[in-house]
Amino acid sequence: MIDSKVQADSKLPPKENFSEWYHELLKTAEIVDNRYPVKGMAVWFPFGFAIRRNTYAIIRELLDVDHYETQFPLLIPEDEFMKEAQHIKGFEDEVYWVTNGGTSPLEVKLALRPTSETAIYPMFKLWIRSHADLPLKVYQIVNTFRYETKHTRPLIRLREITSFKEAHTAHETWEEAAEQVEVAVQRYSEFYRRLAIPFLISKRPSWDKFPGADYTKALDVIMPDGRTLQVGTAHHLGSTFAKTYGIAYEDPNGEQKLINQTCYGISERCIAALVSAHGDNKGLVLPYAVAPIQVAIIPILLGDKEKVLETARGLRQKISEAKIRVELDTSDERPGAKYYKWEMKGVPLRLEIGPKDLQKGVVTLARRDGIKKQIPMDDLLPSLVREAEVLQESLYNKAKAFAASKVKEVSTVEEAKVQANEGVALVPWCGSVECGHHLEDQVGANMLGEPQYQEFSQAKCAICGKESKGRTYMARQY
RNA sequence: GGGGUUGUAGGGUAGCCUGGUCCAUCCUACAGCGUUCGGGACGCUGUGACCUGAGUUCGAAUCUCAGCAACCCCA
Repeated sequence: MIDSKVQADSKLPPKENFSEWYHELLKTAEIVDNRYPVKGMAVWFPFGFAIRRNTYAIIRELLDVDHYETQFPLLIPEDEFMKEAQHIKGFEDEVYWVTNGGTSPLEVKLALRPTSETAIYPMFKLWIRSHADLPLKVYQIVNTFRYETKHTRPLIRLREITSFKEAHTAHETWEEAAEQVEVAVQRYSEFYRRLAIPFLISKRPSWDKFPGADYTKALDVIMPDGRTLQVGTAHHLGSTFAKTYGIAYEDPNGEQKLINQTCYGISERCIAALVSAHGDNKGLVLPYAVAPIQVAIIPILLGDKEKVLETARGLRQKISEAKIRVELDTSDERPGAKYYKWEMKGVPLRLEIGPKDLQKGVVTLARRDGIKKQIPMDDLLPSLVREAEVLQESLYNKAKAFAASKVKEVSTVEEAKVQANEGVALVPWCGSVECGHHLEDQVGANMLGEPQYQEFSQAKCAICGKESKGRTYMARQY
């Protein structure tokens, strides 16, 4: 009874009803506002933007070690865009075109980048002359446009992707590029670890790789409803684009050779994963590192109100000086209403300070995972740091337990069908394209591809029965 | 790619079937004032809406068509 009352009072639908919960949360927690009147384009609320900024700061930190951040133009001339046949084939139905300048038609149409290979590589041709220019590693964080014909979803399937982090690298050999793909996968893995989000790494089947790539490795996150969300990809481009755009370097022997390339990307889908992985029926739950407000202070204005307020202000000052993002909520609401509000916003740590605390020389601390305790006033800062770490652990463990519960090994098409309806099925697959297509058709789910960095025992392919150590993940995908 | 549902204040809704009683109901939110404050306070006063366009009609939130947008299911 008590639970049902809480539920009724809550502004969110239960998380079990994932789709509804997700849409409502994005709005109520002020992440993105989907009411902008163009299909598939949303507005970042300031609060959501702060989450995005803090999250992308982690990506920048991880890449800035050996990449340069850069920026290329949004518009790509038709002739450059149309050079690489495989690439065009993958994108031509989704490209927005600028055809007019004011009232006059353009002589050369301009594409709004759906991704930036064709903007960047003509410049790579100019930048790269010799082996001394290699490896070249750059990235940019930009908006990209795709005329999605399928159903759009905020942060997940957009016509304007507002925060596409795309990295592009150039190398002397195919092997070096392959190593770079591994580096990319590692950096992305670290990124999601910092967000306490578990993920799967797969090598995409040949029919689902990036248009123009030799192969694609991808990270997928399992959403609360068991469907998977692709949240990071890394592509080995070989020399396909180098050939098309004539990107060559002079090797130490004076010979002209084509470069080998990679590209890898992450978009605001990482925010969708973040929200979905940790959020609960009370709202957002944010990892400490990316929370726009890390600590909220709620004064309990009873008794000597001035003294309570004064102490609360002192706390804010002290915490703020320790470079912690803190907010003192002095708004004219009851404390309970403030608790709910900041819980909705996913604030990791909340401090309550009232007359009783003053008397005992303590502060009441409530962690977003539900733990509430009193801590001595003079141990405040170390306690905050400690509790933030414990919270991070607890978020990660909870998310990992959920993810583990959603992946199951199966051996037959029938079992795969059942499991793919619940989550991710790990299916024996001989690796042939033909069996792959049969699997997708018969299971009624998509193939994510071969799990990476894992060894499996011999098993019979679910289609042809051939013995191999091959496996593939299968799931319903967003 | 196919099918379905829906659009009424910032959010959620009633009214629509059967056109007039609707200068549009209720809840919430918001603003001002006062009383309050250890898990969603209360009183008073106020603010705010029929998606866009065309059509039918004496008359459209309501009926028709188109557009735009949102959501759900299947492939």
